[in-house]
Formats: sequence, C-alpha cells, structure tokens
Amino acid sequence: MSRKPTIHDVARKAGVSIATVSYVINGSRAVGAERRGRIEQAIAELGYFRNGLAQSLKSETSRVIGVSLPYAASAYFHGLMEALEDIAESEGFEILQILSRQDPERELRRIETLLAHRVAGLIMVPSYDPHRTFDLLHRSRAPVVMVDRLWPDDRFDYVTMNNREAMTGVVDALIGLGHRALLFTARFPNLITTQQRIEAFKAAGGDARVEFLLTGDDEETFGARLIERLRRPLPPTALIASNSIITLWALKALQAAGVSCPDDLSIVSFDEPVWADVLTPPLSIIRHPTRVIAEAAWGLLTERIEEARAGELGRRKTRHLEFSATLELRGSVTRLA
Amino acid sequence: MSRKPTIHDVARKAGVSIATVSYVINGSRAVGAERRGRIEQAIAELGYFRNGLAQSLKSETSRVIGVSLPYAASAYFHGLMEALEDIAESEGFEILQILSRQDPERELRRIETLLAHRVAGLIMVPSYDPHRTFDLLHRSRAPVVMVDRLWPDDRFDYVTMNNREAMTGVVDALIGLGHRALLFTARFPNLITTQQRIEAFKAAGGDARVEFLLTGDDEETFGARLIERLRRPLPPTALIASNSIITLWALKALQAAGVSCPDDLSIVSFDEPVWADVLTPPLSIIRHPTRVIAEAAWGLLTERIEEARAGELGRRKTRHLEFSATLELRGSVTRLA
DNA sequence: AGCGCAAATCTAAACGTTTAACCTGTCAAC
DNA sequence: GTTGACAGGTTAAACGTTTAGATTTGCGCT
Repeated sequence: MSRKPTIHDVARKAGVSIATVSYVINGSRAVGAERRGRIEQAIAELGYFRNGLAQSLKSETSRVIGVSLPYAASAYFHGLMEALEDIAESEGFEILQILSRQDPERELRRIETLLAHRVAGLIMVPSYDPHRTFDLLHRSRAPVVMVDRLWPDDRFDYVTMNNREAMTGVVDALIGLGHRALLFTARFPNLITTQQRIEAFKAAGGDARVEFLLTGDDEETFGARLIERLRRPLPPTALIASNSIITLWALKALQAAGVSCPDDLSIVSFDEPVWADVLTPPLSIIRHPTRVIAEAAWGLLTERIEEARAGELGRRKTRHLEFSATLELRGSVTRLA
Repeated sequence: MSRKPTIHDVARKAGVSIATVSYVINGSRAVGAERRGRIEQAIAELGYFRNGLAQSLKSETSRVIGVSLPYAASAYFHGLMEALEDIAESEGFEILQILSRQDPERELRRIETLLAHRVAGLIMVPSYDPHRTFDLLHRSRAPVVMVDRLWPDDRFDYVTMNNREAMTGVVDALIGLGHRALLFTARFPNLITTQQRIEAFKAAGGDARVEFLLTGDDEETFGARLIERLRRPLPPTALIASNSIITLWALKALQAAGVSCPDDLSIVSFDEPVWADVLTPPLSIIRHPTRVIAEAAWGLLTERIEEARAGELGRRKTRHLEFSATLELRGSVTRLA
C-alpha cells in the first residue's frame, strides 16, 4: 500500500504543475475549465486529501480554537462547551476540545498539544492549579481567554459570573425566609471563585450564623462530614452547594441519613443541572449566564486574535468581564417559622 | 513584535547548527554538555516553543487520537469521553475532541479538521446521518473505531452494548412484574441502535401489548405526544426511554399533567444519569458498560494503528464487539396487581 | 607521527503545502 | 501593427522541523 497521495501526485496525474492544483483546491486563482476538470478528476480518483499540517505550516494561520475544560459532567461546563461550539460554527471556526480531568499535569500537556498545533486561540476553564500552564500560555503569547475560574493573575482576559453578587443574593434570600444558620460548601478552597463566594457569604451573613465546610475529595468523605455537622448542636438550616455534583453528593447523604429536604435542610445549588426540576422537591439553583459568558469570551478572544494578527500583541490591557447569575428558588428551600 | 522564535533562532543564539538543537530537544542523539547548556539557555531566553505542525509534517506520526461525540450532555457520552481520556493518558496519547451537535454537516467538517491534522486514529459515536463522513473516513484510510451507534456499514470496526439483549432483559423484567402494555420511545428511528431495540422489544413482548412512540425533536412535542397516548384507551403501564434526556422530558411532562410515577406509569431509562437515585422514586436504568466499551474501542484502534504503521492497511476483517448492559430496577418500576 | 575509532557536530534534503514572481498567449483598442 | 491588459500557466522559494550521512575532533595505541 502506497502512502497518502499528495498534491504532487495529483499534479502528475493531471499533467499540470502543483501550483495549478493548489489554485483549484483553494479557488485562489482562475484556472481553465479543461485543466480544472482533469485536476478534479485526479483528486477524486486518487482519493487525495489535503494535509492540514503542511497547509497551516505554510500559511501560518488556522481557524481552529482550542477549548479546555476540567471535566464535562457539570451542566454549566457542557452548556458552555455546546454554546462555544455553536458560536464557532456560525463564525466559521472549528473547535478542538481537551479535558484536563482536574489534573494540572495533564492540563499542561494537553494545552501544549493545542499550542503545538498552532490553534488560533484558546478558551479555557483552568484546573485548580494552573500556574505552570499559565506560564506556558503567557510565554507562548497565544491569544487566550479564561472563563469562570480566575486566578490572582493579571496576564489574561477573563469572563466569569459575578460570584459575590450571586452569593449575596442567595444569602439575602435565605435570611429573608427566616434562615439564621447557613452552610456553604465547596471542594477547592483556593479557587478564586470559592474565595469570592466565601467572602460574600460572610459579609452578607450579617448576624446570621455562617459556616464554610470543605467537601473533601469524594462522595463518602463529604457525606460523612455533612451529616456529622447536621448532628452537632446548632445545625445549619440551609445549605449552599458550589455545584451540581456536590449537590448530588449532599442529596444522597441526606437520603441515606434520613434527613429531609427541605424540612430539615434547605438546599440551593450553584450550576444548572437539567434535572433540577424533576427532583422532589425541585432544586433551587443559581443559574450561570452561560450563553452570555460564552459570547463574551468569544468576543474577547477574537479581538485578541485580531490584535495578534496585526502584530499588536499584548498592547491592550487585560480585561475582566462579569455577568449576573439568576437565582431560581424552588421547593428545596422553605420558609422558616 | 517579532514572530515566534524557531529552531533556527535558537541555533543562531547558541552558535550551533539547527540539527544540534533538534537533538537536544528530542534527546535523539548525544550532545556535549557545554553546547547543551548554551542551547537550553537560548531556548529559555527566547521562549522557544516547538511547532508541532512542522514536527508531525516531517515525522509523519503523532500520538493524538480524535474523539467525536454528538453531544456531551448524556451521562453515557461524557462517561465515555472521560474513560477514553484516562486510557489515553495512561498510554501516553493525547485526545482531541469534537462535538457534532447531531449535525451531519458539522460532523463532516470537524472530522475533516481532525484528519487534516493527521491524528493517529479516531474513535467516534456517529451522528444520525453519517454517510458522507463515513465515505470520507473510508477514503482517508485513517484508523477508526465506531462506538455505540452503528450503521449498516461493514467498513469499520465497532463496539457497542448488546442492544437486543438489554431490551429483552427489560421487557422480560417488566412482564415478570405484571406489565402487559409497554411503550418504547426514541428520537432517531433510523439509528441501528433504535432498530435493534425495537426489534427486540417486539420479539420479547410476546402476548403483551408493545408500542413504539417517536419522541419528535423537542420537549414540548414529546410531552404532548406522551400525555396524549396515556389519555387514550388501553394506556401503557410502563415506559422504556432511549436515553436520559428523553427520560427527563417524560418526567417533566408527567409532572405537569399530574400523572404519577410509578403508580400510573413505570419508567426505565437507557443511559446512566448520575441523578438516577436522587429522584423520588429512584429511576430504573439500563447501564452501559462504559469503561469496558472504552477499553475495547481503544484496543481495536491501537491494533488498527499498528496495522497502518506496518503498511498492512485494511487487511484484517472488520470486527464487531458487543458487551452486556446491566439492568438496575428501582422505585420507578412497580409490580402490577 | 600515524592510525583507527567513537563521539560530537554539521550539511542538506526532505515533508506537503502556499504564493510571489515570472512567462506566454489572446484579444481589444488605438 | 504596436501596445497593453489580462487570463492562465509555471517555477521556485519558503514554512519549521527531522534525520541520513558527511565531516570534524579528540584520544588512545602502536
């Protein structure tokens, strides 16, 4: 079996020069009908397929955007992914995705691959410890926009939901319903997202009792911690979970321990699981403005790409965009006495 | 701002030839300590980053596998994605993913991109109308393994759950519990997966009443159809849904119409949503052997890649692997009178 | 001093494209 | 019957690597 046919093979078969073949393929210059026919036929017969590597190598551009996510299981993340896919589609770009699986090393290697393939730009939701990746990205000077999980790092543009505002909204709502003991739980304490939420949580709490609980790394650990806390004196009456996976862990633990939601504990979850309203009771959620975030990120990215193309790299200051989440209170939250 | 530094720039700065730089980068040949030091320093100072395009162009290989999925929202699909990611990681491969969003055109273009980047191989869950993509893949002679949704197409290896067996199992179980009127519902009637399920559904039904209902393309359509059917004479007592999204649609429609599960209608769902056991009642599911499928697909693919490297392309017959699903009956299914 | 040999280094030719620059007819306009 | 203009064609030089193969160097032996 011979190797893959190249533009040279096509040219030979059609009896023309490789330049002419290239012009036919890209339509970048007029080619006579007769030769064009021969070339097209040769392409079909040989089963010629363009070598994108050589193509982008030579032309120095590609219309491929890389997207990096920690995982795909959360509703917010795959919503984001699908929104970006759709925007890319309508703008004539391609998307190549990677999954870091919350592993900084893996994230680093995957991003390296994307950069090695000279994607036009990158949109990423960083893992919980992205420092080396950030350094790499910064050195590479590739256009990048961070989403959602930002870091104390001013080198990149980012787009996120307004975490403080969202948290303040929930706390106010819960207090308004008579709750006086609130529990917030999250998995990664050093995510800026988490820190902002904790900060707003404490600030908005006022004279209510506010407590933070670290989930730990798996369902069992968290379940045990949560139930233990509920059994101790002065238990919280409302739980705010940092995403839908944590919420799931919590729900299972409550079920197993015979604690009722919302009678014994009200629950609100960040994230927007599709299953929120088929639960009994329906789950209260803080919904990300997913579409808006995706569009904003795309906008920033295309500006950066334009900038890079013009050689104006890094001239513009980095920009930080925040958008409001919406609180949807439902059956999982109850009014107290 | 100058363009990205290349191996040439590094060579000039270190006062050596480009070959030496290449040897240092790849460790493919011994290089003296002194020069190696100079080169490494030059690399660091210039912020040199390898151009993977040129690299794979020249070396004709890459350790990147493409994965194509219709969407990411189903538990099965993202489980598959994550399983493949992990296997790739442990075998020293990279994964690049694309989402076809159930759009054959988009699928075709994305696969083209992947092929253009000369990925080593491809694992894909085809969209509902993949014919042109299949032709492209076949012409390209790239190593490919199909997963889950197969087609009457013998050109590719594929791995799937055993749909007939799974369906037979559910139907038997339901009949065993006294159900005599079953409804199966799916979205794409021409998917082979659907056809096999329908076939087994009818065969296993015996003297019970078995009916198939097409969902239509959105939640409202399906909700209306489902409720309408339940209101007509001789309503089904059990529903088998083709995946978790359809199940969600069904649950919402039932809720809105005040139909109770499982009292008025038992439900079993293909797919394995994480939220299955936090529902009231807990959802009965048919769980894909996700991990096993991922591993089998990976195995077939690496064999094909090896074959391609050896120039033995297409010599081996295509192989079809099927694995058993597991039925998990829970509260959403009730015993009848 | 001369030889052989291994290690270190370099030269140069690929890999498959794109594209600037150049060449050749044809044909309309004067 | 010159002169352009222009369409259609070609040549050849990149793009940034890898890697045979040639060359140089250093060193231990006679």
